[in-house]
Amino acid sequence: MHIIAPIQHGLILLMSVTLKQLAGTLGLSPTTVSRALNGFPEVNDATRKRVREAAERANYRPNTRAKSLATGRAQAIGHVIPVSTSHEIVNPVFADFIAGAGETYSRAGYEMVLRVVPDADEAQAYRDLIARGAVDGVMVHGPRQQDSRVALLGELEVPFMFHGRTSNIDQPYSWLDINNQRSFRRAAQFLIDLGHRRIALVNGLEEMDFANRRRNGYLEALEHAGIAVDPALMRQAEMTEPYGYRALIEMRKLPDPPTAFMASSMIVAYGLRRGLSDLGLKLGRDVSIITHDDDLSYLPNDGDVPMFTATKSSVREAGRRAASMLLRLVEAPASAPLTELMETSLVVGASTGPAVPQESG
Amino acid sequence: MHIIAPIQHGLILLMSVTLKQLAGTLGLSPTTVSRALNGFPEVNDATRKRVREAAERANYRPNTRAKSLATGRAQAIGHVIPVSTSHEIVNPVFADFIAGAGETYSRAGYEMVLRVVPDADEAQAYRDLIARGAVDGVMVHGPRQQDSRVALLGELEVPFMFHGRTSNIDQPYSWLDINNQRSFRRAAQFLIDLGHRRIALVNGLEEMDFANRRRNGYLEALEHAGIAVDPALMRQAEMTEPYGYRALIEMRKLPDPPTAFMASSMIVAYGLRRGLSDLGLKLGRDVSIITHDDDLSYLPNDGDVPMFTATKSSVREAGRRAASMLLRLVEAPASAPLTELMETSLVVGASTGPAVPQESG
DNA sequence: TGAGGCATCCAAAGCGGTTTGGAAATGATT
DNA sequence: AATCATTTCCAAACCGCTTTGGATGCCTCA
Repeated sequence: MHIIAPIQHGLILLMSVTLKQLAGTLGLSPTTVSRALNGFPEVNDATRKRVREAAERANYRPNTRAKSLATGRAQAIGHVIPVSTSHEIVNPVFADFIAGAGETYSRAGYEMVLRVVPDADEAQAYRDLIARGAVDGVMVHGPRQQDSRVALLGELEVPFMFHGRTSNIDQPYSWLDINNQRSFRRAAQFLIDLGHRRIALVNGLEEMDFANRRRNGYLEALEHAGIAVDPALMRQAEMTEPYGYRALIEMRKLPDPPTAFMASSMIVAYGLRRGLSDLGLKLGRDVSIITHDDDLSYLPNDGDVPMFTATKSSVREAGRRAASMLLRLVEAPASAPLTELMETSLVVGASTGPAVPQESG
Repeated sequence: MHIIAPIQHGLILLMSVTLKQLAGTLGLSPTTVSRALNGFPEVNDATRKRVREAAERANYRPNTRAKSLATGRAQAIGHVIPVSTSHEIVNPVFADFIAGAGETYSRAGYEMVLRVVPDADEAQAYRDLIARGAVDGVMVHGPRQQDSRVALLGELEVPFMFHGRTSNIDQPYSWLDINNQRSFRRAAQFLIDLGHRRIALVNGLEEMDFANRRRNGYLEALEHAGIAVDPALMRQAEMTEPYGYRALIEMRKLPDPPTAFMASSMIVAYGLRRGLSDLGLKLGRDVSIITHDDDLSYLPNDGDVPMFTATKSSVREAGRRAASMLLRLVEAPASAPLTELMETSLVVGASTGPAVPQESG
């Protein structure tokens, strides 16, 4: 149901039915139609029914822009995705997180607006999004250990939510995170309990807050067990498969090689596994691996006995929850900082086993 | 620069500077300020300068909703991401494609609005997005062999763009695709030239148009070489690592096993490689693999000699191009269907070599 | 000197909704 | 029968911007 409406400078635009038109055909005022559709009490039931049916028939939808101009609420949430020009990685967990968040937004009648910007322009993107009134709140991705975005967004006085946390900030803010530290402490402890003493950590970039916390958990477990920390067993980089592969090959060449590896992502674990296999070592018998598993749908790690022992937490579910927290914040800004720390579950798979004595190199 | 403005029903909202306020402090009319900022000629250079500086100082940004209400253009593009409830896969190429498209939108001053909906509600999502005037155009993801969305969007009279194509449609529409058929024909031909006669195809779901075209290319090459098609060597499924692994293990058990495999994605190729390695076979010597490589940043396949021989095409670049085609369509709807067929490049890596005679099972 | 042309600016009318502040009709109450 | 409360509806203002259609003042030129 479209009509052709000439607009001001002579352009011809295709427009959907408007409230006014709908009111016109019904012989009612726009006021009444608006109230009928929005469930206000001061309208006759019969009238309301008539209006609803007409709206249905005409496939009427209120114009979002007009509506939010009038109400002052954008009914939209902003996500700013910085793409760094230095390391061109598009974080694969974004997709699942966004899918989860998007489900929540859709159900709640919110739009999701995405801005993909060079990371140098990120702050500007937030400012712009907010100054233009394009969104009611923003979600923050990929927090660093030290992240200036808490201060920035606090200043902009907009509801915001971090997926993950940042360190060295006293100012309270809202976040949803997994318990990275506890998760990796526990995983390391699990390996220690199996008799491993040489445990490698193949981590993500340590400027990322999650990586830092995982390392802390790892270090805690070692310390608790009285195992000396060996920097040669700790790596951090962009989490790719070849990175995992190289880490394994190179570390296994050490005089006193690790018997167990902890990986920060499934992709890295794939690389480790390939390295093992190239060295003729058997996963879970000769060498153990525990990986973090974000439960990405295209990297399944399930079955009766999952391939990898893993600290598992669905990033998609995190997206759902973070989104609904943010919506709560938007609808009641007073409700101050909201935080949630999700625990991961340690899923025991086929990739771990007791430490075997190594012939010394 | 914020002011506290009381709004109608007593809520207190934080608002940015408005045109009217800016005009007020400058002692000018909103008209003049608007024109000064939008570069209209009928304003004194000195005045324009004064206005620009004041706007800068006040961090003024025109309210998007008001602006687009007035102009009738949303300055936004919609992406609908269907998440099927049956197979819960969030396609990993979405992320890179969207990153690419997003870059283009940002530069052009367009917003990207994402709707994540259960696939049953997809049509409704398009209708809704358009009826509400929330977007000026839409991008269509993951086309099937038979896709009703061409008809739907044509009916809705909105500029739209397919990432990929659909088959069995006579109606013209705009799309950007890679030459899947030629790509896989060429890859298969490459393997045939190396002496392979038993070539497996480990494909994506065949309801997806890309998978269908790849199969056609594969079949063409076989036929051209007079090689009989063996259904036992053709698989289609959601593209995960375990799927690749199982395909390899099971097919290698066949009486007359394939000496080469073609994979529809890097992830599947990872699975194939693992299978090989478990069977003690050497990649590129005992068995060859060619995979399609979307050039995802976290699945790198480069270096002097890439790990995999691959048909390579950056899906991120596809996103950039598709987006700019869509914007062209939005800005000049008359410019009818725009199409682009990107060729992939066949990158020769370490995963292919001459066929070796197999001991018959 | 007066008409015409320019350069600058502005008031007001939209865009498509929501919300305020009545008004008219109906029913209940005294 | 007059008063008052309810119910049901509507006119008009407003959200923040753009655009139309002047208005004003100054300069130029016949």
